[in-house]
Amino acid sequence: MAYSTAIDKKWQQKWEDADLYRFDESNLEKKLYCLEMFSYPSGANLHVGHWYNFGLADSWTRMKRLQGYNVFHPQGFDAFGLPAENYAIKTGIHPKDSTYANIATMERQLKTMGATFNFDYEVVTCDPTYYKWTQWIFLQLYKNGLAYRKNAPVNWCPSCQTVLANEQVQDGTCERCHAETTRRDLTQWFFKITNYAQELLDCLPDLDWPEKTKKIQTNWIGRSEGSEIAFDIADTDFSFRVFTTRPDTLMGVTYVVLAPEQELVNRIATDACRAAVEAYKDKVNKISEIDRLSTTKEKSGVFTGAYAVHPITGEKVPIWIADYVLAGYGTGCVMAVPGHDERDFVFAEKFGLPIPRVIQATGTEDDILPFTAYGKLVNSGEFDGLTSENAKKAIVEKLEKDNKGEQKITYRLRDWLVSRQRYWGSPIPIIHCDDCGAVPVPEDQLPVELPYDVDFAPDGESPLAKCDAFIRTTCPKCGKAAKRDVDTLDTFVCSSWYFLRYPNANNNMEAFNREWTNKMLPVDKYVGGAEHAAMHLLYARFITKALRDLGYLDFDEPFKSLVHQGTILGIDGQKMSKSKGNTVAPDDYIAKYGSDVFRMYLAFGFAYTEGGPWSDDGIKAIDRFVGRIERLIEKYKGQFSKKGPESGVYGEAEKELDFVRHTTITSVTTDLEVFQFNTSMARLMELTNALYHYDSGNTLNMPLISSVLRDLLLLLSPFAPHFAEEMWQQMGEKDFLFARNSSWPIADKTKMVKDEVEMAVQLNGQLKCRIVLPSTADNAAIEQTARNDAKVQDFLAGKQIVKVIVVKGRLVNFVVK
RNA sequence: GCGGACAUGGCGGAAUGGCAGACGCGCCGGUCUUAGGAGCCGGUGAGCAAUCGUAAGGGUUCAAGUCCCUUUGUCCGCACCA
Repeated sequence: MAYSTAIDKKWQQKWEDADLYRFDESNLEKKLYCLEMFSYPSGANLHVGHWYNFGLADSWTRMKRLQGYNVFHPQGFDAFGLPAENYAIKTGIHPKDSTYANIATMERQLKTMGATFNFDYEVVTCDPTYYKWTQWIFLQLYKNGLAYRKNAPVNWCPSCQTVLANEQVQDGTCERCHAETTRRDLTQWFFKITNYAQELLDCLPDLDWPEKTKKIQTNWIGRSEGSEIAFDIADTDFSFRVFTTRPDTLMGVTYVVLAPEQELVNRIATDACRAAVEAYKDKVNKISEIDRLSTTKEKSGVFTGAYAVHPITGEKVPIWIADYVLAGYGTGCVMAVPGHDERDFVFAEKFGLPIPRVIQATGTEDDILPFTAYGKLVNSGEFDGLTSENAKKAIVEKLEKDNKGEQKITYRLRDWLVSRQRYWGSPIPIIHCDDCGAVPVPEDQLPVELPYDVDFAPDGESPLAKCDAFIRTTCPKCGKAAKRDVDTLDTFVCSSWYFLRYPNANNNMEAFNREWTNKMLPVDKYVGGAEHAAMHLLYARFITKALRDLGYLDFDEPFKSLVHQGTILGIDGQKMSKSKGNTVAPDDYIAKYGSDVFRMYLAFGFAYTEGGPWSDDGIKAIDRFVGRIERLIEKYKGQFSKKGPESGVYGEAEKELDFVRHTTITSVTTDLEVFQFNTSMARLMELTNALYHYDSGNTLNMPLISSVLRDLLLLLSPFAPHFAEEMWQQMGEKDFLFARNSSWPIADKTKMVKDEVEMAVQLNGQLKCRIVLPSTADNAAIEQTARNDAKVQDFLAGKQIVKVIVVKGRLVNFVVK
């Protein structure tokens, strides 16, 4: 029977009946935890991206399985989140109903892929049996000071009607709906990810992750070394600190600037300036992030009327406020050195502030202001003549003595804002009591269940706030009437620990069992999109480290090894989207060609980490390839031999075919190991071509043909599991190809030695001709053979040989004059 | 503006510093056939040739797609970060 979806179904059923891919919990010696980023249960059907991610990661695990690994390969759903809620608002279908319906469909679809998923460990984040533990984790963080509530200016998406984490704002727009975000002062829940800024950086070098992703995290964390310097405010008891990376320019400070949102501003503004300060703050508050970005170059600000005291000279310098100083970075206050900082320079010029020079160029560089490079100090009193490097030390040392400054490291990373004003998420397990304040829900009362009947039309307030039955409760501490927290958790909280839950999916006593989890994790191979570099992947690392410090885990990093798949584009090279009408529906192709052909095309047609545009011609090519193998098997049906390949006639053709077989084993194994699916497939095509080539006279011995075909099927099986099983059976095998005692072929090095090799002969590195010689020849013999060659003698005639380079098995290079 | 990645036939894409273009598509030819849009076999970077060819220019090296510098272009990340 020719390969088709009927064959897919046949083997899926047989595998399921035999429970072939069950994870063996009793023996973790060769456990391998392979995980793909779980999917959001959106529309009905799996899209090409799912197949590309799940299907090919599955191919990798299938090789590992045949290599004897006990593979843990779970699946689940990141099921809370806005799309279901927005869909509900549009259609009236409750998020819970649509989500579970979608999950059912996707599960069915996932099964048609014929992957090795361990569905008996499935995790669904919107299920109370899951979010109970999300809430539990929240409480552990809260009880240990890693979750806190504060009023702060936060990012607000007016379209989604909720706050967003910094990571979810991209170019001043919402990462989900791309609406312009604004700022709002709100009391929100945060996780103290900044406590882990340094460790999150320190662990990066040892991770087997794409360098690009590590770089993104490094930049996002944004470590900056500098100093904090204290300034007193003249004629008051107030003082503030600035962060600077250039303490060497301290003597050039002519004013200081506070962020408009800085808390001191109201207290220090003089009566004369108060109105202007208020007006400016108002103005800044109103403009959106986008406008704030687009007005980048035009500096604005107002004088507060107050003065700060220079910590070394004691001079008074004016205190301004300006929106070029960010409240959330450093201390929200900067010392302005207009002579040596671009921004301060522009600002000082605009407002007529003095611009002295305190650093002189040492070399022949330009010496115009602002001069931002390092140099030698001038106009700096006792520090004159020092280099910038030395002055940094000297100035900070002096400040330290007076208790007015010290070295300081600042990070760009902010605490993670986790509360959301939306319905479809995990409730926050906190009760607000007038007397006792924020009180955690006792753990034995978890989960705080999300009520079903809620009016979730967004109006900027949490939908749960309108649900009396939910809010009203009693204080666990004092027993008086109290109110539940009405916000829900960012879905990234749910996804920041799901990899811990998988091995514990059926544990209803605890989120995860410490001992078991320490054995099952970290995840050995994690496969998913690069778009999560600064969000999910950072949050998951943080949660892992936090849980470790709270004593629940013994490892530092959740994902040892990470691979990002690329994106499959439409035929037009554009991102697939319904509105562009360029989507490729896997189902249509699978119905026509079968799931294995679909998967093999994805494997072969792209560099895995790059992706690229879909091509119908490409998939036809794979269909042809499958046919070629089918016809080979068909041709020899009934004649297959179980004998070793060495029995029977073993001539030149046999030897060469065997050579190709063993080199194919070698390269498919190494390429598949590192997710180079396209070259693995190319090698399999070569082996198939070789079978046709040497088989043309039909003189090959059957034991060899049979053995090579069996190896071909084994090597192909990760990409075409159903097809390989079917062919395996047609070859007369009784057990499954994927039987637990099957094994991945191992190359025989002795079969990979050729009697003769062809080598290139170069003249000054330029290819001139080729010579054939015994592969055992040593360098001297190789050189001699080359010299004796008639053609070589021709082009060497009349030239003086300066040097001869011999690279064994590759080339001889004559360096001549 | 800063930082990073990338640039190879008509196309998708291969090449531990060592014979560029594996493998596939497309195209051309052969074969089989009543027929071929099936199958099988062969050819296919450019050029009549010597030679020339990996975005452009320079450099290191016996040898560069690969390493270094400059430029251009594309993509990504960050962006008034003090």
